[in-house]
Amino acid sequence: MLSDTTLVAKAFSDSSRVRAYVALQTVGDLCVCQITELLGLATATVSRHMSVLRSAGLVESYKKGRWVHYTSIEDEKKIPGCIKNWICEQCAEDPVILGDVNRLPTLSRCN
Amino acid sequence: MLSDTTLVAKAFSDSSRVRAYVALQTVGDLCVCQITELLGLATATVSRHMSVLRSAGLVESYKKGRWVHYTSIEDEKKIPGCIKNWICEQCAEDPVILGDVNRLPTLSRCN
DNA sequence: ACTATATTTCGTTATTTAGCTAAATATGCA
DNA sequence: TGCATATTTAGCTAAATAACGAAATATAGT
Repeated sequence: MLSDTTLVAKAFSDSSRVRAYVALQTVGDLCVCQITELLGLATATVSRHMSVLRSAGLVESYKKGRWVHYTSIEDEKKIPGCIKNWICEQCAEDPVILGDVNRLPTLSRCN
Repeated sequence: MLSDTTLVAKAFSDSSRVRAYVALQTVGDLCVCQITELLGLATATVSRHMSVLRSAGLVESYKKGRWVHYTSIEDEKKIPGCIKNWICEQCAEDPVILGDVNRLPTLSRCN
């Protein structure tokens, strides 16, 4: 549907959401507090961004204790792999994304 | 770059622009007055929408007399074919898009 | 040059959205 | 149960954007 298309496009139309999405594509699983640490935004803002990505069917989430984790989706049904790849490749050399990828291993653990 | 990604996503985040884009993918070439007729919006609004699509590198334009024509881009450099296909397939069964496709042959000629 | 037509730009208004803080909710642990 | 922590929701402000009509620009034809 037309509305599904615009929903996905809206989700990718904000750079903070693209950063979170690429981070998830890179490591597969992050909790909200880690994404908050990565983006440097207020927790509430990050929570909102992640729910936009989830509503568009671009990521999934599950609860683990007090933490909410977001994960990349393997299934090709929602978004074809070539689109994921295009986004990740487009951004791969962007300084902000490079900084994110470098910082990913340093994010605090949440257990 | 991150900004290129969000620019493309923003372009597709509005349903009028997706409609215009799909129409161009279908017939290849339309002038602003035809797109205006198709979308049923003010000419100024359509002009604005088309310049957003062009700025994102999703369509091209050329002048022919008093008319400005927009065309789909064949080159894969800007947008991979799989993304064009995904958008067109996603929308293919949408009633609004179906109506557009049906109305395409009835648009007034501009010469 | 003048007129008619097509398009773009400008100025305004209404809506959407990103960001924040504060309050509410959910969960784990003492 | 009560407290601490993680997340979401609510309420607000500022910025971005879609829509329009009017004015400006561009081109073709008389």
